[in-house]
Amino acid sequence: MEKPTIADVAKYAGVSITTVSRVINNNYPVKEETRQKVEEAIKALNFKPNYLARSLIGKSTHTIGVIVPSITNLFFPVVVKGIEKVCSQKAFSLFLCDTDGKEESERTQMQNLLEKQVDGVLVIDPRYENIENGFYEKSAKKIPLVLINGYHRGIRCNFVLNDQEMGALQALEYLIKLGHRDIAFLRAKNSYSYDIKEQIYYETLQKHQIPIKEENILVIESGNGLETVELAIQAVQKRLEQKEIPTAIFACNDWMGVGVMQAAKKMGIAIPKDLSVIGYDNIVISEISEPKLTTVDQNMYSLGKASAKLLLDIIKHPTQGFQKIILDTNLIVRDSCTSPKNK
Amino acid sequence: MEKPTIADVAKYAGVSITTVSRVINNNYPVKEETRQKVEEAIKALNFKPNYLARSLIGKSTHTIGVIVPSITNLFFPVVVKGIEKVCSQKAFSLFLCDTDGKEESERTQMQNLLEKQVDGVLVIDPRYENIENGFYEKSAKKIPLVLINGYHRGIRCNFVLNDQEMGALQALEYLIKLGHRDIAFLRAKNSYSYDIKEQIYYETLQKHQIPIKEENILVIESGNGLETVELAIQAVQKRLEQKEIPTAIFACNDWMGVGVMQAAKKMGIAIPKDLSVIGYDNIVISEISEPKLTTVDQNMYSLGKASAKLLLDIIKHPTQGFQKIILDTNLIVRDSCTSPKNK
DNA sequence: CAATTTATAGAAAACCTTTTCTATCAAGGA
DNA sequence: TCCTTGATAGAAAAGGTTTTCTATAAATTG
Repeated sequence: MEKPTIADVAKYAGVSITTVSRVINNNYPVKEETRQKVEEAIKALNFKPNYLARSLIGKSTHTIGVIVPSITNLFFPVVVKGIEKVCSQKAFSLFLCDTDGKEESERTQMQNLLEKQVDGVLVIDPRYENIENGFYEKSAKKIPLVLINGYHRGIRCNFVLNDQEMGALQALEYLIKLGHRDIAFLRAKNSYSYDIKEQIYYETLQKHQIPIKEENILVIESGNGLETVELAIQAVQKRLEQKEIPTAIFACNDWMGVGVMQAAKKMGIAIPKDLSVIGYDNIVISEISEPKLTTVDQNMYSLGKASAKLLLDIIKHPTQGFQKIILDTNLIVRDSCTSPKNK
Repeated sequence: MEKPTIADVAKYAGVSITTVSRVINNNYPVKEETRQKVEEAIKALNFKPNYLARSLIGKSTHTIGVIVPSITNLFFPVVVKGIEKVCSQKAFSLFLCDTDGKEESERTQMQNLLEKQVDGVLVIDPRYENIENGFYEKSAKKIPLVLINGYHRGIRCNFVLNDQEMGALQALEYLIKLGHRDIAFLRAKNSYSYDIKEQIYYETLQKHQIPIKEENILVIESGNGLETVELAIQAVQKRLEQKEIPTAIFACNDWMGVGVMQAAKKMGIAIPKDLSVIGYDNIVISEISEPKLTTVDQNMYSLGKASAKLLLDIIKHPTQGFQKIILDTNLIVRDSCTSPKNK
């Protein structure tokens, strides 16, 4: 027989469709005897309720969408795993959407998810433009939505963030405590999180009365993965060819950190003896590199879990207002930093 | 107004529901004039057909499921990306299921996907047990199914595979051509793909009349990512403490390859001068390591794309028989191998 | 000109549930 | 005894489509 329906079960058990539904959903009193008959029938026919029919009438599909810039980035899979964990626990399924980091694709993927009638959407690293232009504020009115690691002041939406300010502060204060007073800053263009770090860079140096040198701000194009390493190598090499070189470099992510180390190695500059390097993100390559890269951990896995929990909570209790959750960061001290030789 | 339905469109356009449906699906002649009226109505009301209702009646949900052992593994996201690419092109959505490598979870996830009525399922690195015990053979009868990088002779199912035999052969022949005659083999337990490589190891050495030493077969527990590196370091260190050490090591994946290099470094053994290392998989860490790891590329991205294409093809033309597609591998020569000092 | 075909479009059934409304029977209260 | 209440269960509507079946008018055929 093809898939049995609730009607088959009803006939088999000698009761009405309604009664079977009530047994399944356990939302109405049914006499114990009847319940047993129905349950036997369900087992005998191996009946499984049709998800589509159920969702069509009820409001929920028990499905959420995750929009991610690129699943091959080392960073995002960990977040996704955290999300998956929470969702599978609560029997939610997960649509994965990869945007290749494209602003427009983010919007079309959102549209797709709405058409698939997901119960909620998570966006990892949303494009700044889409937050700023109100796209996500509008979307949040249509569907439970949580933005992960993207933020814009004044936008009414749910956010879960790593504390970029804290992380940058931890990295810089660490270098300064080691005695560094000539610290370069390496970032890529067009990133809100790097803007924050740059801001903290200025503030922290100022606070410690360390003069800021223009040539210590290194900006590269944004690429991903190995691209970034290459771009960083070039930029850092250029900088290290100058007469006075910094004693430390704060790289905005670990790829760049690896790039710094490779550039230094090429030029015969020893790390950490001649140059300290600190990265950001604590992705797996920071543990593989030689020497192992000191970095700031964002705890991606928790980020994913917290976001998913928030989303499912919103789905369950739709009335509450918007939340902004900020997770703290941890300095991971490894082998790429030391005190400068001549203070 | 709440979401407009096809009935709203019909009323607005002054036609019947049937006609609207026909315009949308373009599967029945409609007078040009009428068609235009309907199209205007659709635009005016911003009508989008309800996916659930559509799927309930039609046979297709335009959704597939992907079961993956762990999305945080460096290996799998690339495959998933390839799958995503093909699917989004054909307007298919993608359920992501992570099993944490658990045999049982693989089965329950499959069950979930069946209940969500996906049109097909892809399984990356299926557990050997589930292939062997017939679980997937049975599943293939219920739903279009493609197994990626897992195989068992005699099982009636669709497979897409990397040519493990070719890859292992490429690695070993390369080492032998460099002049190595004392080659160790490093693998983890319980993996079909490592079984194949071990088999090729024996055959190839035999072919070249190289004696096989028992102490050159190193077997570690299976872990993932950094765990594997640690386990490899321990095993390799133990081996390198012996009197006679091999001139080369073939590691079954890049994590192990990195482990070999780190073990050697700890013991003051220079790579590649004193010991050549070759890895497998060409994951990103092989390009980050110092020196860069020579390895075998499996072209994960193509693997994902080929699998998705096959699956969508099967979904469209359900009558065809089972296929086994084998993709070739490429030796990626980097800096971790050279000729042995004293042949 | 009658009969048949063709083009077009609507009514209603089907897909499989959930939920509201209605019905039955027994027990309890006046 | 009659009415109300409570427990249980069925009939039917609703959810939004697609598809089959039927209907009408116009066009073609003999």
